[in-house]
Amino acid sequence: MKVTLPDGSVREYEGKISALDVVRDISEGLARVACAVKIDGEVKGLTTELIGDIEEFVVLKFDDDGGKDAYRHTSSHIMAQAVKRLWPEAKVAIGPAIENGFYYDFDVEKPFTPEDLTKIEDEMGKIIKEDYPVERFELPREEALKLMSEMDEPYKVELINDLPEDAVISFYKQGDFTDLCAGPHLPSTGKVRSYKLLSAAGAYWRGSEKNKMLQRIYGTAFDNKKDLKAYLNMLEEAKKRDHNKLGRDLELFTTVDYIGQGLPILLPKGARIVQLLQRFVEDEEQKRGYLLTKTPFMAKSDLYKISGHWDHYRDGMFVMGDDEEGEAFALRPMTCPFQFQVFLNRMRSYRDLPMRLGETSTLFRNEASGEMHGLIRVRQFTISEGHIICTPEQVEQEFSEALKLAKFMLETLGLIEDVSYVFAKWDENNREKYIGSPEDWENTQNFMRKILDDLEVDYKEEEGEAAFYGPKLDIQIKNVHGKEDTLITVQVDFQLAERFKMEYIDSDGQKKHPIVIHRTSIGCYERTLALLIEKYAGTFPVWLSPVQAKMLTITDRSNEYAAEVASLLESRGIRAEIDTRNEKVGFKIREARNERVPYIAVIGDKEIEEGTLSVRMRGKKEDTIMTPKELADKIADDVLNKN
RNA sequence: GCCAAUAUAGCUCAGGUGGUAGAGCAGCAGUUUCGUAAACUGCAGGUCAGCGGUUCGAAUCCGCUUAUUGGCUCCA
Repeated sequence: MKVTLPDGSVREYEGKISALDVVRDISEGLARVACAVKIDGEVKGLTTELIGDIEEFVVLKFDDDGGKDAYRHTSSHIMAQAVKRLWPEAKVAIGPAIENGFYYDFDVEKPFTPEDLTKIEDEMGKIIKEDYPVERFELPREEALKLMSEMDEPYKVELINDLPEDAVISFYKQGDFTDLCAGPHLPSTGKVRSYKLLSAAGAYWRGSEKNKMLQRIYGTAFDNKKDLKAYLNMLEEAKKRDHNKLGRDLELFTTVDYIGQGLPILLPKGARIVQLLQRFVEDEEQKRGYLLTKTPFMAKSDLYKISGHWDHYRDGMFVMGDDEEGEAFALRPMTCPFQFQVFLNRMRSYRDLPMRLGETSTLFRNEASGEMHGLIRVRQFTISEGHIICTPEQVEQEFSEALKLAKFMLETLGLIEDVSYVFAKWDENNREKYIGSPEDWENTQNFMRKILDDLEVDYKEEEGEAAFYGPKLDIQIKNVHGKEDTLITVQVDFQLAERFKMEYIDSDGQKKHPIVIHRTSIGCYERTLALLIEKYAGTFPVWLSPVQAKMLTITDRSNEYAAEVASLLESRGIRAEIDTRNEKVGFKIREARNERVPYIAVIGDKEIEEGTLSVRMRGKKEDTIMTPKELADKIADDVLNKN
């Protein structure tokens, strides 16, 4: 039997050998750190018995693709084994490796407490020390079902029943624990070096809220203590950047329990940032041919019946009144049907198209109570909303321009490197969620995919993520904890124009339905602010800093001077503050830094010539003697240059 | 909505097993007029998230509600 290694060398073996034997043959040191192997493109466990010649034999260490997963997957089995030892009546569900660790779901009487996690960790330590070999075996379906029934593992029985007819049903056994599992795994439990259980939480069996809620334990594992420590440290650091903490500390926003969930109060500094963003967006859109609209925050149910929201989105709306008893109104969850009325205001010609409508639009969505999170998920938010109404011939160009605008915004905010693109499609097996025929959907999706491909957007496709009226391009961003959210979306809609009887007279004199592009250029201001806080850890780019320059006085003798500088700066549109408090200047500097003020000047009290004072800028070692105007000029120059 | 944890002064946190609330910082007043990460003294600040129950007596025990956090589900 011949085994070809990545360097091209070929080794020959006789008889029964495992992947691990080959790895050992390469080097004992390598065998110690190997987690799995890739045999002709397939990731396998080290205990895999080798059959026939192998053209590509790659050893996977912890940091290689596949190696980490095997390592953490085994860690999750060790955890499950520990749980079964401590709570023999616990039923095991599934326990995969995930991006930064692993989890395992259990059906237990009582949810796990933090103390339970410690106990489980200790038990895991014993299992690792006992160093059980992890043995793989396969069973035919009947025997597999019999084994799992005997072990009284109903979730595993369900999983086996759902496996395709021809599936290989494999199990992994380590000591007193056997689990239905596709693998691959480490060769023995003793291989796991450092691990940590992070949290316990409820999770629905198979991810459906209709199913029982199981108890999930999240953990992580690394091949050395140092990396584990670094990872845990990173989690701590992420907490410090969390917009929900930092945004409150910096007095950007707050919440009040008697106002309610998902209804943040933007404090003056936070509101200032949003105002800056909003002005920037509105001006930029105007430059690009958008017409500003201002439409009502609510409408009668009639409007939503036309748009389809009444049937497809009612649970998500704040409805006032009962439309069976009389009139019902609802706060708007989207701007589309309102902005369409602008187009419908009079008869339109193809010459009016494309019509680009923009609006800084406040929306209301009755999110489920457990969903709200800081500024990321709220019940009232303001979005840079817009709809482009155009002809089929214009769609590609307009879509491209909308995407360009979005990218321009992301670049300006410094977020462009942090986003990924998702082409959100419908789910043809869940048709009640959507309006329109399967043909409509196929056509629109194919059309949109072509646009995306033409624009060379690096997207991944996801099913069931579309809006109820059409597919979307979602621009996704990860928050500081690695959780992904949609920041920006651009959608192509062939359906609502027809529902709203939107028409234009084409050059051939025929009435036609336009196509609508739903788009946002910067997303929701609240969410964008949240991501900016985390991106910059509160130290915003100068043009977005709520306070751009702060003058700190040493004694009362310099107060007047500082006030003059501040007023000169304000008159130039620079956001300046003075701190004349009777405190040590070091203390005032510390506070100004904590507030993330980009320009700090310490105003001395040495008057060399009349009308001047000694000033030292942050980071400088020397004083400069300046008039208020000279100092204001200097700060203004710096601030404007930084923009 | 579901599973859990948490809620004490503006902030960070103390207050075993029930006996009526405390510190540091911030705030205010005074002193100090000071040169790059915390000057000094004093004062004030609380329906212990809210409501209800048990009790002679509840921050503490029990129930409900609200909010926050971590997940699940859902979504911009």
